[in-house]
Amino acid sequence: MKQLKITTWNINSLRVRLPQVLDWLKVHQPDVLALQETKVVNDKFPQEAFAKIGYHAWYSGQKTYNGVAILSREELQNIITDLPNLEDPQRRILGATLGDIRLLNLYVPNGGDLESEKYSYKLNWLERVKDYLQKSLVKYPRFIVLGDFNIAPEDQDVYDPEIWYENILCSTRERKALKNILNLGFYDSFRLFDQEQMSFSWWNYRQGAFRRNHGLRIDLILISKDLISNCKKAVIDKEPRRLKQPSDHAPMTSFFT
DNA sequence: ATGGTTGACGATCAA
Repeated sequence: MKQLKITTWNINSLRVRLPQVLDWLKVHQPDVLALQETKVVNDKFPQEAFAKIGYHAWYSGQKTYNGVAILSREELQNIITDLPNLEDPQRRILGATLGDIRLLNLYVPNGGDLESEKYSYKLNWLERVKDYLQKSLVKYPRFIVLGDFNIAPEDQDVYDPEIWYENILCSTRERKALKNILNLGFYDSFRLFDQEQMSFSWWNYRQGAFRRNHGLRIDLILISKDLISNCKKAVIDKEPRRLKQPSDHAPMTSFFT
């Protein structure tokens, strides 16, 4: 397998973060960058800016909220923006094929709080994604599901599990929904390697959370069993979070050979 | 005690 570097990054508005994304791409040159929360309609997607530095772009956006995109050095095929078993006006899904690898970029619903309709929407949405992946994995044994999952898989992915106990992003039912996806035969690539304690990918803008490393690891790259032997490294790059006007999320990258 | 931050948008809503 050719060397491959694949990144996920929730950039919380592509219009605001475009210069940072371009700078990051120039320095790190991943083969694929999956973006979430682009918050830009398709007509206004800045594809020329990416073309200039050698990236093709595919995107599924909407006004104000959500929106996903995939940037890639190589052409991608078989693009999908919706699942056949999930009708959803919210633009949260982008699937594509790179060579013999299938990619699914997800912006999983946040869920609001546990009593809200947003929470049941989140749980149902994850169930539909799981059903879709179960079928799709048969066709594409080399599969990468990546994005902002809005779920911290385990307590080790939370700076203070007691504060977050049964809170949104950490609750039992959503963790179970993620586990159901993993049980199809996916692996959290970050945990295939030794990592520092207290490694996170998201820090609230409030209360100096980043400075105090009060974060959660909710941005994930899941890989199917057939890709495990190819996966050599997985890292979260905290540098962009230190910049002025940062996204509240850091980019996460997995490396393959 | 309150509000604590950011973004889209143009009053609040979402995260």
